[in-house]
Amino acid sequence: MSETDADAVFHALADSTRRDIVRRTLRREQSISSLAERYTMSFAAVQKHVTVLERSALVVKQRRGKEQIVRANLDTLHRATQLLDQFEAIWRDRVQRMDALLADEPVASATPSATPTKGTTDAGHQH
Amino acid sequence: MSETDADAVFHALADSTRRDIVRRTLRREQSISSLAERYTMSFAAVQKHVTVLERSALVVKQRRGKEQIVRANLDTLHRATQLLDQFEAIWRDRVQRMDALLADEPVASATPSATPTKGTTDAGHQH
DNA sequence: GAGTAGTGCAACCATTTGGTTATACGTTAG
DNA sequence: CTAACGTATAACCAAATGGTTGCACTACTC
Repeated sequence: MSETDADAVFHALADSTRRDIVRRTLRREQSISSLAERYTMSFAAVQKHVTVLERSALVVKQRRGKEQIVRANLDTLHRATQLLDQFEAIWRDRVQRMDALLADEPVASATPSATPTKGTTDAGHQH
Repeated sequence: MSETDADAVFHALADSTRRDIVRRTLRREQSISSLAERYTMSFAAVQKHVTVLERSALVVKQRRGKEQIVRANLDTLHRATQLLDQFEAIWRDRVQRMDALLADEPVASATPSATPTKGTTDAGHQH
């Protein structure tokens, strides 16, 4: 997922009405007007929300007769989840590196030749 | 996570600079000015991005002498991931229900009283 | 063919966003 | 104390957002 794609996806998710539309269309596909019934805002407003979701590929529109059926796109949703998982992985890697450092350090002063400061990534401790 | 919290978190994530700040501060905590060096925009602009991230609780600021140290908050990040996971769970539930329906339906017209749509979950496939 | 339901789209509006520059404040180093 | 660094905040601006109303088009229904 490119940076601009991620921009679009997270922007689309940053609105409770749009998140609700995603939830509803995950459960079952629906026409725009049937979606619009659920909210107090105007039909045009809901239509705009669907357009935003479609632009981000979180949702797909499909014509059926006179109706436009909205269907959630699991693929995009999954990619967004994966991106956040990658963020969490960065943290886990860091913790792992710190643990490795803590495991080496106690002996570090006594072993000048062994383990030549390999994984020493400046080690910012926190908490 | 409340709806307004989710609004704030996803809005904060909907900008590539801010996502980059989250990545950097996940790796190690940094002062605002050291973050600002990495981007072409002004210091004040970066500062604003940090404020947005802080408002969403994706990041925490902590004074250290004259510097303000920015640290990523894994907890909020994880809650966002969980929210998206819940979305995916909605889809999986739906697929499961459809599979159960397909397993019962062929006999449905012949069995009005027996097998009252119970939990027949063989249902392995998705995508 | 006429009416109606569902949609698409444009124009408009207030507010927010993401950026700028400039200025003032607090803290550390000399 | 003064200078320099890091930060905070304000004023300003163009563009985007989230909503509205109004109007036109398409496709069913009668």
